[in-house]
Amino acid sequence: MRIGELSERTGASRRLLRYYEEQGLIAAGRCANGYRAYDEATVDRVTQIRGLLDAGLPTRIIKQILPCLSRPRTIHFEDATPEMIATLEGELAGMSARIACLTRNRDAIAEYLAAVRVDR
DNA sequence: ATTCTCACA
DNA sequence: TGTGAGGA
Repeated sequence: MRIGELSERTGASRRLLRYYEEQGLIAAGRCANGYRAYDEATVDRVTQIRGLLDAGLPTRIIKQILPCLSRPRTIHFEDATPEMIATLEGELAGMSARIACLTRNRDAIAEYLAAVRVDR
């Protein structure tokens, strides 16, 4: 499929799709006319990327861990360098911090809503 | 009609 | 990440 269809199916803009490719997050073939050509697997790939991005991970980290999160929940211990373990631990801590922050705000809003709804 | 690259108030 | 130019 070309970039337009991939964009519609993933929700990522054409601009972003080209950016992901530039960052090495997704691979695209080329048609004779120069148009990018993507395979079905790319749809899943982009969905995965968006999830990681929403979780707050930078593209450079995503590029490293994406291959470790490939389809069959198989862990690739092979390419687990000490440096990667370290960066991953840092990301894990960051994610936990963001989750804690979201939890606090979610609870605060829920509490507020509950109070407001009482007298209505 | 679609996509491509490059550049940027 | 959007927008627009200039091509194919």
